[in-house]
Amino acid sequence: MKITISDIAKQAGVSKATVSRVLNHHPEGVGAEKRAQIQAILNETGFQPSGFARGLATGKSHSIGLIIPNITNPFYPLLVRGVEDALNRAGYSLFLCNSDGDLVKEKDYVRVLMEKGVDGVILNSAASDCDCQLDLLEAQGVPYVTLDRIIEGQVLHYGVFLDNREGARLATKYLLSQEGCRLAFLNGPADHSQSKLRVAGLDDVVKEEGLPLSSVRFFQGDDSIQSGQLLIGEALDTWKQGPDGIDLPFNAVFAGNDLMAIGALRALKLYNVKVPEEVQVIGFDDIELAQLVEPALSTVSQPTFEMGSRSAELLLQLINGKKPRTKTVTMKPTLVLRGTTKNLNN
Amino acid sequence: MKITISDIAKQAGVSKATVSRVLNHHPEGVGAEKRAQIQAILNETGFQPSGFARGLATGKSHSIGLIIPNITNPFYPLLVRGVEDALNRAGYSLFLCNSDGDLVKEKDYVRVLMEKGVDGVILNSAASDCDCQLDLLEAQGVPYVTLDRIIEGQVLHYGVFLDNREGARLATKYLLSQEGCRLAFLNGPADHSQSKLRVAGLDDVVKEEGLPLSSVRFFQGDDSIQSGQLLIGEALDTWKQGPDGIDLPFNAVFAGNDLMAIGALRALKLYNVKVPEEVQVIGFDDIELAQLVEPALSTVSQPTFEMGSRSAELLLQLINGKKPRTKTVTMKPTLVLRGTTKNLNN
DNA sequence: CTGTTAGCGCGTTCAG
DNA sequence: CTGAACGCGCTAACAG
Repeated sequence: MKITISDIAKQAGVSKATVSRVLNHHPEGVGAEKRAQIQAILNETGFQPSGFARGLATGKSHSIGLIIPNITNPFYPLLVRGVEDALNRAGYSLFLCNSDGDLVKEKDYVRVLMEKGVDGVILNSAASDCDCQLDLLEAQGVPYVTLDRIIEGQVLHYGVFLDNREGARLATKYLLSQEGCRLAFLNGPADHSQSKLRVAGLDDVVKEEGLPLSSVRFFQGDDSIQSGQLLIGEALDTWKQGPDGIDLPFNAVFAGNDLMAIGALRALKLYNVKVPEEVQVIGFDDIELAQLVEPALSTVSQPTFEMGSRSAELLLQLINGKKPRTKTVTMKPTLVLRGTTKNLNN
Repeated sequence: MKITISDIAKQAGVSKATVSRVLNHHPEGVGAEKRAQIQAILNETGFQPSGFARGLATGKSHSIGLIIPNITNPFYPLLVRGVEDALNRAGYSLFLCNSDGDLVKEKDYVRVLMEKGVDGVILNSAASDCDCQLDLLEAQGVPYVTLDRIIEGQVLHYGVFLDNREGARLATKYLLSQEGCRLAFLNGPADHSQSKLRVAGLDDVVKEEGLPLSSVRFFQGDDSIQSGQLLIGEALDTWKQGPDGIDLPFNAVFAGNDLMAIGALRALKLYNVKVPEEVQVIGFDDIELAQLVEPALSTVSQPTFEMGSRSAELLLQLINGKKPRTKTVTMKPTLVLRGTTKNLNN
């Protein structure tokens, strides 16, 4: 049988209340001697309070939920680690949920998490056009933070984001400012807020440079290696079948994530197109893999780990009733030039 | 204020017990009409029972804890996903803990998890020579399963493992059976059970083939790309500084994991050694990355996802009081030949 | 078939 | 400074 607080109380010859007070480090209410004595017994017995009982009494669980699409996507491990580290530092535990970008699953997870009594949730939501998952949270007053993806709705939620527009700007500026650049823009799913922001960034640059919109060709991928390879492969294929001596359909690729960029790289290699001499490629995210492919992938780097830890810290603030000055924190991406770009100005 | 079971009871004009019965789908004890009516109210109100109260009353949380070294290591995401999928299917939630291979952290996590009232834990422990983490679990009778690493101790625990010995056998047999093979064996941390089993597998093959032990050179890495690159790089360096015309110190590398193998590949490339012509390389694990490097890495593949889900299923059985026939399930590795081996017999 | 009752283990008033 | 008593929300015996 598990040892309870009354066992301790009996053993120390005091009441449960007194034990509870030293257990929770309440500064007042217990004499120094008694406190020390009880503490000793606590240590000896290795007493562990019941989270259930404590939760029932206090309404807090010291656990939070994190919902992401899929830990198997190489972007997420670092993010998750950032979250876990920050939480652990603060004495919180983490429920991990993989939603597969499925709104129904996402909602189910939210419901389950609330039943478990989580003190808050961090949501990297699948869609950006529905906030029904959030209604549940909102209804019960459970604090939450959105991560990386903006969920459109009436209210602006607390969240931490990457400045995707700026990221796209950095990459496309680099590419389009080069003489005679014909860009292939390989974007992610259209309903993701990130994708939308990236085309905005691209538009910025196109206008700045006074370019015709025909100078960029759009492709719609799904953030997977396969889609990148397929799309670029197809484009290359129709080109190859055309009359000889004709130019490549593009000489630069900007992909919405590194996975698609790597897919593009593969297609390029299959068609014996030289990178970066004939076609330059820039990805997005800067996952670990980007440094490991050959040639190493130039990419828009985001501080993934920090985004995770910042979101956890933001949530912790909300949980502790502090109103953070700003509802959202926006992190800045940087352009990392490696082997898939010509790196002229270095 | 949160809505409780008595609110429902009042609203339906019945007692809490009755509501509880339909809530938990107890087949008996409630008439069909009343059941339907109560169910309706439950749905309308979107009532969510309190996990705390339920846990306190039943002693179960429907949550389990998973302790791994580091989700950031590319081996783990798939494993974790396997666990999560199996758990989710069974209505369980997952606490994720990163121990960094630190025994103290590991123990702390076990303690915290027990406080949270987890119904069981899956432990991918750092060390194989201490089972003090398990004492805590054992003392409270919390079911647990060890994963991938054998923890030495008096008792044999429930667990799922890969047959590392067989894996090493497959790889080294392939390499050493080739005429004039001089093998570099780049093993992981010596205190990991896997490492020990792999040298056993190697020994098997050396004996079988009647080879002198001098035909294999041992290196001690730490499972990181860096260590693989460093170790093989150093070996190559001393060779290069020697008299001209001398043979390479080895013509085959077997690494304890893919990361080190990839490190080795990098070193080899730096020294302009041709793979697989001059040196063949085989890794271990078959992480996604293995297919993406150039040339694609030949490796000993393990069913990582299945190992995760099997361990979760095993734990679930224990939780449900079923005594599985076998305490351990051992999964079989396969040799996947890709671009870093000569693949002669195909 | 249904309601009543008694805990589950802890935090927290409120008296003393 | 300390203890007694109540309540958190739910389940599980036990009556009826």
